[in-house]
Amino acid sequence: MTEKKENIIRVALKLFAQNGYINTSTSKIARVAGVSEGLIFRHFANKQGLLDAIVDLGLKDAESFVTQLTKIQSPNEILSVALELPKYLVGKQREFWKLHYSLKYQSPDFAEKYKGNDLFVKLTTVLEKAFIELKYEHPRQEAALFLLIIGGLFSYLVNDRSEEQEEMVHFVKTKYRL
Amino acid sequence: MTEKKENIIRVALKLFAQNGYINTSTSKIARVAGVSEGLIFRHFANKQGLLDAIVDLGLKDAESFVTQLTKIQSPNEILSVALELPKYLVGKQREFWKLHYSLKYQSPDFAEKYKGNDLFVKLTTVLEKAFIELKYEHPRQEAALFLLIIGGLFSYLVNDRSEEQEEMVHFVKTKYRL
DNA sequence: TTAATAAGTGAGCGCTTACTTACTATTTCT
DNA sequence: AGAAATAGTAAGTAAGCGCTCACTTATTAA
Repeated sequence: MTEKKENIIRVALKLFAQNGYINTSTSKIARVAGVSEGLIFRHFANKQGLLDAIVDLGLKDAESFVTQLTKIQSPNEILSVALELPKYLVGKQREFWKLHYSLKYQSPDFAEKYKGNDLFVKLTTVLEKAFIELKYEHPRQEAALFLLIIGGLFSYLVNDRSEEQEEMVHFVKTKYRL
Repeated sequence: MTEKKENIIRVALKLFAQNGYINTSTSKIARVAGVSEGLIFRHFANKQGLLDAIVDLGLKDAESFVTQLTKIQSPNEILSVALELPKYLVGKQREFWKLHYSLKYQSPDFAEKYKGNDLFVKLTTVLEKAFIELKYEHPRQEAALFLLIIGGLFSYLVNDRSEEQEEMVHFVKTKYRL
């Protein structure tokens, strides 16, 4: 990967996250990245292809984190670590997650594409397993609720409300005795 | 309000919700609504003005519902009714709430404008009051968590997962003994 | 009835968009 | 070294965008 190609990806992620995918023109990406506009279309089939490359890169990180989660033995620790997921991921890839949320509620074309490899869905299994071990009466529903809460934590962070997120994590941990 | 103006608003809401604000051109709105494109700009200052009119209309309904909530006496019933809020509002104004979520995570210009009159925030007060009456140890945090859950319910519905929403409402009600 | 206003039209303007083309500079491989 | 492939550029292109303009038709008011 050449330096200019990296520039394109980095700048595009930043601008997509900041102003939205549709609101970011290829000409602006090129200008900010210090390359000719044509170069974008040599490296990527089209604007959508550039977006796809960015999303693929960002999802890799997230998936590896979830994979790590599955290796934890203690159910209580699984829940505890899962609650830290939003802070960890958003802290590491703030721009990517902003972009993720802006695409999630976009037109169906986008939503469809990113629904399948939605890591939130993948989390359910490991959470349910934990609640089963903890002998909760309704582990499936408990996992769904826990996932819903984690989704809310993401929302806090993406909307720059990290203080409330911190407090909520603490509160939920005491509620679940973690 | 003339019939054609109503057409413009109705069609614009539908298309904005379906394909996003930016992805919907004024020419397409005019075509589908069966009016000339120029008429849009006679009735509204610009495309943004049309969006504002639509949002204002939609928020009125939501606000009146929250106002009703404040009049309920029983704290348990407050919580119970609050859990029905997403189903009620999305059922009544599906397109508006799809649009709301697509704007929420859009560029800062949009987010800023719809943050202030975010009815979710207004809900907090009445929820906290209920938790205080119910003698919960941390009413403020409980209200925040409850609001987070309600936000999740909205997410379910906007993403066409009404079955999961139903189940979650039931589960949460039993959890809170409502 | 006439004058004023509001509702509605459709062509088209200036500009931006995603993308292409024709070309040059730089690596890489034999 | 020389050929082939890759990286990069600048100047385009057609299509679409929001919006305006000059104008016609319908409604209201004196």
